[in-house]
Amino acid sequence: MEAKRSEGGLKHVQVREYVRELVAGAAPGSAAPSERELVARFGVARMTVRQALDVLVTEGLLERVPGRGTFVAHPRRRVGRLSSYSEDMKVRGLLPESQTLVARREQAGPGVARALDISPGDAVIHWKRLRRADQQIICVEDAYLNEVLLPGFLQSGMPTSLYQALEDRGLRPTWAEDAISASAATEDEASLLEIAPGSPVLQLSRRALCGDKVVNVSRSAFRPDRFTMHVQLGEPS
Amino acid sequence: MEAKRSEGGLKHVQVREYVRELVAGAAPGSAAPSERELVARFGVARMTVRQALDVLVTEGLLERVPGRGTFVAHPRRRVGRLSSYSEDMKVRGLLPESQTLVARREQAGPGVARALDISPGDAVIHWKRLRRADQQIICVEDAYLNEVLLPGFLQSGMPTSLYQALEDRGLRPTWAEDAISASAATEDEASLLEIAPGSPVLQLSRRALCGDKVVNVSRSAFRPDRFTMHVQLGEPS
DNA sequence: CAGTGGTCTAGACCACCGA
DNA sequence: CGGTGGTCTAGACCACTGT
Repeated sequence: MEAKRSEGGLKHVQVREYVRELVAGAAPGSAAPSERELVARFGVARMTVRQALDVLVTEGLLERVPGRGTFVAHPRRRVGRLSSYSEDMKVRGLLPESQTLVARREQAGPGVARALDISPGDAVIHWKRLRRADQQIICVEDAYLNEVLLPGFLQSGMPTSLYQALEDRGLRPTWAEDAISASAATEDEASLLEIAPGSPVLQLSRRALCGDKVVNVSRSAFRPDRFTMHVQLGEPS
Repeated sequence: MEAKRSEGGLKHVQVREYVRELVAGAAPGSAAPSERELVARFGVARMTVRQALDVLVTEGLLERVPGRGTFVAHPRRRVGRLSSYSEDMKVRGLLPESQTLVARREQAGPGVARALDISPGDAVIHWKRLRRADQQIICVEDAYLNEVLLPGFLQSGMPTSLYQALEDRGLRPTWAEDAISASAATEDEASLLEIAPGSPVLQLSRRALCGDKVVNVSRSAFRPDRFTMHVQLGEPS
């Protein structure tokens, strides 16, 4: 019984991850292993199993039904999860692609510096992309990344999904603050989006954080005829 | 040890509620009773105390700090609370007003019926308003309410804040599904918003629910020069 | 050092469910 | 009835924190 905090936990983590995998592809409503079954399988106390399952229940992955068992939870209304453009498009059944227009190291201007919570002049990565879904142009995005958090990012080849790349570095944003408005397309936006200058575009400014670190700020202009943003607010019932 | 499910729990509930009260008015960062202290006070096992505290930690009321103790949690970033236009404007320090353009009983069309989760032809309340903040025109909104849920709503005089009126009836929305886009102002929108036809407007379609009941669906067109929508997504860190 | 939370054990009785 | 989750006990050792 060597308890090591450095490994984040121990037995209950083993049990939890075992169940998590079992449950990953399972149909909602199907039965999860019973607590006593897991006790036997892992040779562990029931309180330990319960501790493992508690986490999954809190996450909304499992449901406990007294007297019957533990089951894969039915999909609940979830408060707006933070998803990336790529994930968003895949969920809609579209193929996300992006074409890099700019990818270079720059010095942060005052606005970007404030948003990234760094000092003006600090190094940032500026990544400008034209993004498509099923070949159709959807938006143009200017993203700025805190260079200090992402050493060698530009050298490692630009990924398709920014959030995936951040996740690989343990910096996947878990929180975003969005400002949403509309405006008339600038000349630049219009030509990139292949719409008439002055026609409406949906503007999204995002500040994405991982924990307390601002990893990414971006400003995107969407073609409103091809993109509607969906947001859920409030407490899941 | 009389375990009664009908009372919702037992000892751990006692402990939990005791701590909850203690913590209610306490300053963030101040110490909560230690686990062993609660064990002594309630003559209960430590696992029971932990079970009680687990709930409060999950709720975000308490924070555990290994080796130091349990503390009243610092106010956390909260996932976008559902606020009404009126509340939103007040938070920004502006005076919300609205001018009713239409307020009448109608039969639900197919789109409204589906959104309200009722049948086409069912009675709905249609309320169209021009909304201002500090006298400045901000948006025009078409709202539809499920008449069955709100008997006599039209007769009771139209309130300033729809959400307040719904709250008075115990139907304050706690969940909303928003679809956000941009479009060119129609003739009607343009003349009401006092902008040029064809200029960009921010479109917000909202489906507001209280529990499982859809109480209100609306479609608003905002002047983008005077309104930016702010949204927080993800898990509070 | 003493105190804290983190983890774990090996049992126990209860209420509830389905067969 | 046997199996399930819900609750609870009375201990235990660990890693970490502050003094």
